[in-house]
Amino acid sequence: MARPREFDEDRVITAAMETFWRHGYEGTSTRALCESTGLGPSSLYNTFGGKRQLYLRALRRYYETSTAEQIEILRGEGPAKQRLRDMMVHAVDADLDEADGRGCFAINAAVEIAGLDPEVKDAVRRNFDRVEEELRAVVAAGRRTGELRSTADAGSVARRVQSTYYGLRILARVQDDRQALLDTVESTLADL
Amino acid sequence: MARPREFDEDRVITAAMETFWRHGYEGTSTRALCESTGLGPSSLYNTFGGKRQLYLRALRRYYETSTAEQIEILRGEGPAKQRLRDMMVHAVDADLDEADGRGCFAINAAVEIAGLDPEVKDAVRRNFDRVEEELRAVVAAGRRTGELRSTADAGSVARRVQSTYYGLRILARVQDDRQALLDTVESTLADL
DNA sequence: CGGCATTTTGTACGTGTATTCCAAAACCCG
DNA sequence: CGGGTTTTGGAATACACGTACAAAATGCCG
Repeated sequence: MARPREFDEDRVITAAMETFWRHGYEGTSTRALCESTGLGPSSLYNTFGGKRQLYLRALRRYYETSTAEQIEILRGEGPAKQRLRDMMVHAVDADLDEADGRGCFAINAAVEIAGLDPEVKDAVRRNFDRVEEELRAVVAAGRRTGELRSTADAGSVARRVQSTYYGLRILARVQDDRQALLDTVESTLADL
Repeated sequence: MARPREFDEDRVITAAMETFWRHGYEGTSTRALCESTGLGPSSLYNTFGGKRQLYLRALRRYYETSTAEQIEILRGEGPAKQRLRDMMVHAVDADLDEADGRGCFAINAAVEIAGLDPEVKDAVRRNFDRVEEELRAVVAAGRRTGELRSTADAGSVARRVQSTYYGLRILARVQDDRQALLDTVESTLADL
């Protein structure tokens, strides 16, 4: 019937995600996308519709990979505090170790475009809401076992952890002192 | 001696700051800068050296105005917790009330360019360090009066508050639920 | 009141942008 | 193996980008 695609759509989206992640939306040119994906501009446009839509796909892919990984850590087997620690230490190390500071794609999207593009805002909110949900489950579990002593509403404790976590990732963009960041993690966990 | 400037340099930087703040570095064109400042492209280039240097000036101006305001709140007269609350509520309201979500310029800069431009990274870190310093002073004061019961190192408590605060500002980019954000503030303060 | 120093202004530059178009190529099915 | 359909590569579009430059405009000093 027709000529078949010469590329794997998933690989293309992953490559586009890496590029957007590193350089942001405005900082990424269609040319850069073509180079990183290996596609010509016409294939990109025919398949995905354009830069903006590809960005949205990339954001969804981030959710399916990195955020999913994060959620898996939160659903681990150890004590609640250890799972929260794992999540935060993992993020700090990722932010500091990577040669080019790309941080968290969802946060980057929230800062760069959520204010301008409602669809991006929605996608990021869904991502954040999902993380909050998982954090609430961890807090609830830790409280059931008596590990966490805080008596406040599990939801607001979860949001507090989430805020601290996202804030840490912001600080890690300009702060190279790993120990200071880890101290903040421990200080947070100690008071739960 | 010479033809005098027809513009006020301070006003130009303030206007440029507003534009960069709203649209980011890559999202701001020289043309947009010309329109918002009222200057021609050559005047901009002659006076400030170019887009990048103007951005750095804008970042410094943000420090001198918004961050200075924030520090003034922290140096207020009330109890320590109230001062911390004021800072956070102030930020939440600013983030939610503004028609166009522009957030905190320093955070935006950290996310968008700190990874690519060492000078920007330094400027943002100085800003963040300054805030941390002030937070530490508030924590220390609160502890002296017995208002804060946490016994951990004042520095790590301060960094924890700072993380939560920056994280809140990220959440506020996609989350319109003011009460949820304020709950997080109260939950944070309650455990200090 | 003329000349000098300096800013301003408008414009031109070359490059890069996002996007579109089209002819040629590749495939599957009959 | 040919016809229908999609993909592909690359050129073409129209415009925006950051920057540079020459010429006009201005105020002060002598």
